[in-house]
Amino acid sequence: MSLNNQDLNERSLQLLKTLVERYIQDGQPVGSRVLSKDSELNLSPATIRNVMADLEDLGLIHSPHTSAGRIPTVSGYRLFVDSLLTVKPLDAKDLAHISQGLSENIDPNNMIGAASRLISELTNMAGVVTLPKRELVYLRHIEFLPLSNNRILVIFVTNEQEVHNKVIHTDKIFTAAELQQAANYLNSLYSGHSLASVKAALLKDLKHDQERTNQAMLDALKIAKLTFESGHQKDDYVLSGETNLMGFSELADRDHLKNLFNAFSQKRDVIHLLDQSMKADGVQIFIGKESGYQAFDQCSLVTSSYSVNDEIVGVLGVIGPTRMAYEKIIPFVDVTAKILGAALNPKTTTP
Amino acid sequence: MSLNNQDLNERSLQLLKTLVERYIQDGQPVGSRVLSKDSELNLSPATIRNVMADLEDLGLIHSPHTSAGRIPTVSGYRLFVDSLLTVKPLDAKDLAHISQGLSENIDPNNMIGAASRLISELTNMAGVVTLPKRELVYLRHIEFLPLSNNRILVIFVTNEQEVHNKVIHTDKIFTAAELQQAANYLNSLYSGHSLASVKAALLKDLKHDQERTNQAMLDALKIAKLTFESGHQKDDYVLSGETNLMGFSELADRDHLKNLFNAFSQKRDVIHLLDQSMKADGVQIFIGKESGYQAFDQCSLVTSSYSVNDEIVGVLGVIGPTRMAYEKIIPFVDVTAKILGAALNPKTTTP
DNA sequence: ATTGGCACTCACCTACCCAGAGTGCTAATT
DNA sequence: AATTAGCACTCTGGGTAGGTGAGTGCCAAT
Repeated sequence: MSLNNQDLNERSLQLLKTLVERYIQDGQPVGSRVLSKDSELNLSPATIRNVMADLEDLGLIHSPHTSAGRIPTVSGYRLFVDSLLTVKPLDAKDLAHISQGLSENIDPNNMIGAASRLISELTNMAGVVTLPKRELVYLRHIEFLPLSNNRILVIFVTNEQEVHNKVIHTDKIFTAAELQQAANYLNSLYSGHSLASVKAALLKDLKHDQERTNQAMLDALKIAKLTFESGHQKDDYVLSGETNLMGFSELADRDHLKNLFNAFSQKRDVIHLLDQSMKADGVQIFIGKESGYQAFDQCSLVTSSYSVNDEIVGVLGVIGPTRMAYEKIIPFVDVTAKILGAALNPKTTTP
Repeated sequence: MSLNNQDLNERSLQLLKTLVERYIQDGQPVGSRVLSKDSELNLSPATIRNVMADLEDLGLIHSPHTSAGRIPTVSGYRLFVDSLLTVKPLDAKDLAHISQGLSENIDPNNMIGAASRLISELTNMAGVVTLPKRELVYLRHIEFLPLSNNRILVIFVTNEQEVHNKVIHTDKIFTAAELQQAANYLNSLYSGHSLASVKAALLKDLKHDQERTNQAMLDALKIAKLTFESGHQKDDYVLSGETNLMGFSELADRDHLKNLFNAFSQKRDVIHLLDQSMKADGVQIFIGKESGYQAFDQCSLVTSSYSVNDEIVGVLGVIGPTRMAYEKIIPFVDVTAKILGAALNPKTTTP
């Protein structure tokens, strides 16, 4: 499986490149004749056929049947994307659209949706954007309301104006006044801190102050611990333009579509995939089966993480057929991620 | 277009009924021979052919081509559903599933999602449930947080534990303390009242107390007015099992699916349709083109409004192909709506 | 090493036929 | 007068056959 330079000389790579480009362009298997004309190598079809046979042996291309041209395999795409691709700078008009679509808008929740829609509209494929990770986010305000049966409704605001809520269960029953007091205490203590540091501080405070703090404060800390301790971050994303995918003939058959849209509405697989791209920064690409999820067999996913204050907080990406114009999509995703990150940057700089 | 009894005697109706039933059962155009065997009328195919010709003249059935059987038209389905249908009582197992799925669950937002999923799973079609209308709902708690540039983040809780938030713009700049005071005032004034009555009271109070109230209270009322005055109720629904619809051959072609799923994600048309059924109580049915939306040409929609405290607060329904088992779906939707309404009933009765 | 030539394969399109299902009409039957 | 049997007719769908064009692999010539 290892590809060394002996197997792949300059010429073969050049031919693979034009083959992939050509196939992406018009979706037909590429034969030796077109390739001979398309490439600037001035080789006869016969020669090209020999090279193609080699490329096929290496698993980079294959033909759907004997008398058809060749189409790239996943490895072929991979090699193309990794080393052969000449990315085109982003279209100025698109750039304008993006920065316009992601600037005026103020509400960060709308912002994510706007980004997703923008991506799908400008690429004519599906756009996906994860909600910003909450750990990397500042606590602004917290509030408790009593419910029946030892349950408490927690409302907390992060990052200026993102509202979250959650129901927690406590051993003890608290009155509205007690909860009010607890909230005041916690607000004075933690408001303005990042959630991560709040969590850390909570653990420390609970441990250290076990004896010396008064009961009310201890209770407040315990409630806060319940609030932030687990599963509250349900990873989620906003998907747009899924229907664009129905237009691509390679995805059009019923079962494929059904699997794909099932995956979209169950969200789990998509989240896993996006989580993977969260780790790296820069653009990541999953081609066809590389994703490991059957539903995305015929799809490629081009993602980039986006950051606020130099911390990765989310991922955005394009989902489309494997045969997509990577040289345009890659810079597009890259730039959009950067603009989105900038747009989400809390305006703490304004005095 | 008017159908009187001269045109449609008992026998024709009986035949129409079995024809529709048969077509719903196996999706094939129904010919005179099968109909002759299927109906208990003991008529020869020839006779039946005559009757069918009449039914076709009346626009109740039509044949896709000369040598095929007949299939019901929209009017045919309509007549069938309105006067010929013999509804089957709901399957006991389904009933158990429904009441189980909609009882334990506590969080009302989850409840709507659960109902939607339940519907899609038990019918193998798409389920849709609107979120309960907010006007018919009680205000529990309100809270303001200042944002930059004269903007205020409003958080309010209705019905025990439903959290809503909204950003409003004010002329004047308020401090956090002022907002806290305003919230306290409003909570003491309106907590426990229905949103509708809060709105009414607000207008009245603003008018009457113009002079005699102090400035802080007036400000509080003004902020509240901004909060509740407009567009805050974005009608929304939870849709599940859309992918089930891809399985039906009558909806399977690409363009149809695309239109349909576009309509789902734009939501507008679906909301309009559901709004219509909101007005009546009991089960409502839109067959094929009756909906008036092209995307739903090949679909039927069976809906029922659901009520809390005898007030209609939302709608739930099944979206599927026109050829669906109405005799089962209708009672199913009916019962589910009732159970959902009961499950949403605020537990004010428990002391 | 490259190329022209050539036999071969395969998908795809068209034409065609045939069977089956179902119809409408007419004449016979009840 | 209503019902039915009979019959000619229509249309779909499946199956077969032939032809075309694109493309290949291989061999021998350059």
